[in-house]
Amino acid sequence: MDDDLSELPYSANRKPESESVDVETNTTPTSLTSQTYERIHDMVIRGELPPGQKLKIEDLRKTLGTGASPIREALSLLTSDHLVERIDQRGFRVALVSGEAFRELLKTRCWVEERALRESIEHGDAQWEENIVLANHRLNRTPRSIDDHNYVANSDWEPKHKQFHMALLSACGSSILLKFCGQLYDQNIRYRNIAGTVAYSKRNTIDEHKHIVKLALERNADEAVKALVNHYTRTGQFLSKQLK
Amino acid sequence: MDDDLSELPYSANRKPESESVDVETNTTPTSLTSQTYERIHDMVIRGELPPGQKLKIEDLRKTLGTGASPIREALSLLTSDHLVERIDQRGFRVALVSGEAFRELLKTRCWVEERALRESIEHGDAQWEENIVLANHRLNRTPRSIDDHNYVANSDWEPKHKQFHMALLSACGSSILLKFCGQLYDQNIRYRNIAGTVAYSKRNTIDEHKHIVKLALERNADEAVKALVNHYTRTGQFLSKQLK
DNA sequence: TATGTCAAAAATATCGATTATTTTTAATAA
DNA sequence: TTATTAAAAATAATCGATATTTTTGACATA
Repeated sequence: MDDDLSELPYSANRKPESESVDVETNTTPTSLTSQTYERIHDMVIRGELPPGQKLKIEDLRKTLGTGASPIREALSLLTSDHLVERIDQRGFRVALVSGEAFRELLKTRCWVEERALRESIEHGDAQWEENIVLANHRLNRTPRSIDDHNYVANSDWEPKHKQFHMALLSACGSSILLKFCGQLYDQNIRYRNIAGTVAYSKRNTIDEHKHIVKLALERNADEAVKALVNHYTRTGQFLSKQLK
Repeated sequence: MDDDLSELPYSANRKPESESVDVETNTTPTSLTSQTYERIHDMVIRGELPPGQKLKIEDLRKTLGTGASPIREALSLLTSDHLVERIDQRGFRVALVSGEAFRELLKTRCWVEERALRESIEHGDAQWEENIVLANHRLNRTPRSIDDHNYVANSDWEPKHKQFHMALLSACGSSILLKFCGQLYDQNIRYRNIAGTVAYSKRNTIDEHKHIVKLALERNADEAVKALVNHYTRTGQFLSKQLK
């Protein structure tokens, strides 16, 4: 009657990883719910769906071409990511933004990532070091803008940037904390995308990243944390102004 | 066409607070999804649903007397709480437990609550102090066991204990962090309930709580953190042994 | 005995339709 | 005008049924 499936992989909820499509039947092995989650997640992060926007099931149904169930499940999941808000009996809407909420987010990120980075620096092994170097290299080889003169966001850049920052924290020894950091990161990206990236994109983040890498590999925790927090605070202050 | 509802309250997802029932129609204003979430949440926390247990929609449908949609939405939410795991196309099951996962949880809790407590101590006002004293008083007036000789858990105790610990952290200035702490707390309770509470319930937690309160109100952050972390580590070590 | 194949059974995921609730509209009275 | 209220419309929540996928177990093969 009640069996267990103890041989299953750790976390199967996210990312189709290789987007492997079944050649015969042309169907993806991931559930529609997961796909829908990814799509709405990206739309919110990118700012395509503005804060406060009502998310009507019927509209999403038409736009995404699915039934109500996958959409409702996806929206439920996004609620936990603080990207969507739910009001019982009144449906879903895109999470609101405010200067205050942003400053709270930034503060929290600094607190949590400080801990994660310190632990990573204390416990990271050779593999951890290599991952950081590699992630940084890949990030630097990806231009932030497609056009050299006018800023046109390169969609490849964002995931690599996240990868780099997560690599720094990845040896902290707590997958729960790591996942939390990822959520906070995503929320932060949304603010960046909403405010408009142009102005501060001129700042040389490459050097800042390089500096953080150097300090992390030297196992200089205090300075590495200082550099990381500065990195966040600097972009943060700019954003905070934009938000009044 | 697309309107906004900017006048809505901050967070409406959780708890009916006063369990207000519409007198006329005898229906609660909360959605079935929310109620279902609460119910399964409690069943998992209490250990009534054992780790690894397959959560078949059909079974839950019969047990809870609802359709599939509210159940699937509730399970989706519980996935984000790390109380339920989802494997695409293979359904849901109660999250697994392990000694290693528990130690990771405990560690993370100490890291995060340290920060939250320090911030609270730095910024807490008179109201914060009063809330702590009050929560502690209410906790102490609630016996942990209904029977004085044989341990029979008093279901009133658990929520008051949580309330007390959350009160300590409540002035940290980050609702995101506070919510995260709440999630970690719930996960911890599950471990406590699974392992069986009897043996270490003899320890005098009342004195430990009293000590923490004293230090917090004295604004002695270092010692308060030390006491809190000790409080967690002591019960933690016991649990960790139980889990192999 | 071990391994592979295949069909039947079970369970999950999804859809379309129904019901309940909220919001809007518009008519009426103060 | 401004409130109040009742009807209508819109939308959310939920259910029952269908399609898809996974699992099970019997049978054949090495």
